[in-house]
Amino acid sequence: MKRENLERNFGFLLHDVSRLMKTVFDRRGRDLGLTRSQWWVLTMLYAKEGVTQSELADFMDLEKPTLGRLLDRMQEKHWIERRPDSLDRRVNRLYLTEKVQEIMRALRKTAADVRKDALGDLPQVDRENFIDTLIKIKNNLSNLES
Amino acid sequence: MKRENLERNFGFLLHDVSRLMKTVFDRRGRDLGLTRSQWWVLTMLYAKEGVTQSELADFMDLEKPTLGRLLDRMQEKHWIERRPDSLDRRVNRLYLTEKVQEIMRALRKTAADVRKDALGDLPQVDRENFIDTLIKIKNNLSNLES
DNA sequence: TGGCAAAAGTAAGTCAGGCAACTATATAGC
DNA sequence: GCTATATAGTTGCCTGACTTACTTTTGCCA
Repeated sequence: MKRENLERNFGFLLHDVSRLMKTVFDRRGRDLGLTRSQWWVLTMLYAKEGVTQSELADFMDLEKPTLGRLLDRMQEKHWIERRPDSLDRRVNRLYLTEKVQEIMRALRKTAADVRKDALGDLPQVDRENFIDTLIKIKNNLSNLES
Repeated sequence: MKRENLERNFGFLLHDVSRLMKTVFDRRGRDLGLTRSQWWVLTMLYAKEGVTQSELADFMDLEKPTLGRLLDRMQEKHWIERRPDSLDRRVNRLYLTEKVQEIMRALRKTAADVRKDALGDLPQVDRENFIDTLIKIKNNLSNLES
C-alpha cells in the first residue's frame, strides 16, 4: 500500500483544526452560556434581523432542522424571538432581544482572542493567502453538491 | 460597532469548510457504511495496530469517551477488535479485522477523490503553504490547552 | 374553484464531539 | 501489607450536524 504522510493529510488536518477551534471557543464562551454555533447565528442575525428561518438556513448553508434546533435553544434563553409573519402564516421572522446585545459585546472580544491565539505570529501575508485558499476550497465544495 | 468582514472571518470559514468536507465524504462513504471519523480511526489504526484506547485517543487528540463510542460502533460492525492486555487487565488493545481490509482499499480512493475535488486546480505550492499554515495553527491551539 | 404541489417548520433518529462522574485495576508510599 | 493516588475505560448528559419523514399553509392552474 502506498505510504501516505498522515501528518500532512489536509482532510484530517482541517478536521482537527476546526475541532480545536470549536473546543477552545466553547470553553471560553461557557461562562456566558453560548457555543460557537450560537455565536455564529447571533452574528448573522445581527446583520439581517427580520429574516425567515429558511432564508437564514440558506444563507448559513445549514439544513433547516439544524438551524431550527439551534434557535429553539436560543429562544429558551430569551436571546432571540420568532415573530409570526403577518401575511404568511407558515413563516417565522427572527429578531434579537435586548438582553443579548450586551452578551454580544463580550463575545466579540472572545472571538477575536481565539482567532489571535490560533494565528499566533503568522505574518499578515500568510493569513491572507490562507483565507484565500479556504475560500477557494469552500467554493469548490459548494459547487459539487452533486 | 466595528464592521468586520464576515466573508473573510477565518473562524467561520474554517468551520464551514470542515463541515462541507465532512458532508461530502460521508455522503460518498455511506454506501460502505462508514463516516469520515470512522475512516480516520481505521487509518490511524492501520499504522499502529496493537495500541491501547488511551494511546490512540491521545494521538488523535480526542477525548477517551468520544473514541470509545466510535469504537463501539465499529466493533458492532466487526471492523475492529478489542483484545485484553495480558499484563494489565484495565487495558484494551486494538486490532483491525480481516473484513475491514478490503473496505479500506475502496475507501482510500474515495478519500483521495474528495481531497482532489476540494483542492481543485490549486497549484502545488499553494497546497503546501496551506498545509504548513494548518499545521502551525494546530500547534498554536494544541499548546493553549490553558 | 377545487385539488395538488411546493414551501416553512417541526419531529425523530443517528452520529460525533465534549465534560463530568463512575468503576475497576495498578502502582507508590509509608 | 495497606492505604492513597493515578490510570483505563465506560456511562450519562448536552450540543450540533445531517437525514428522512411529516404537518400545515400557501398558491398555482387546469
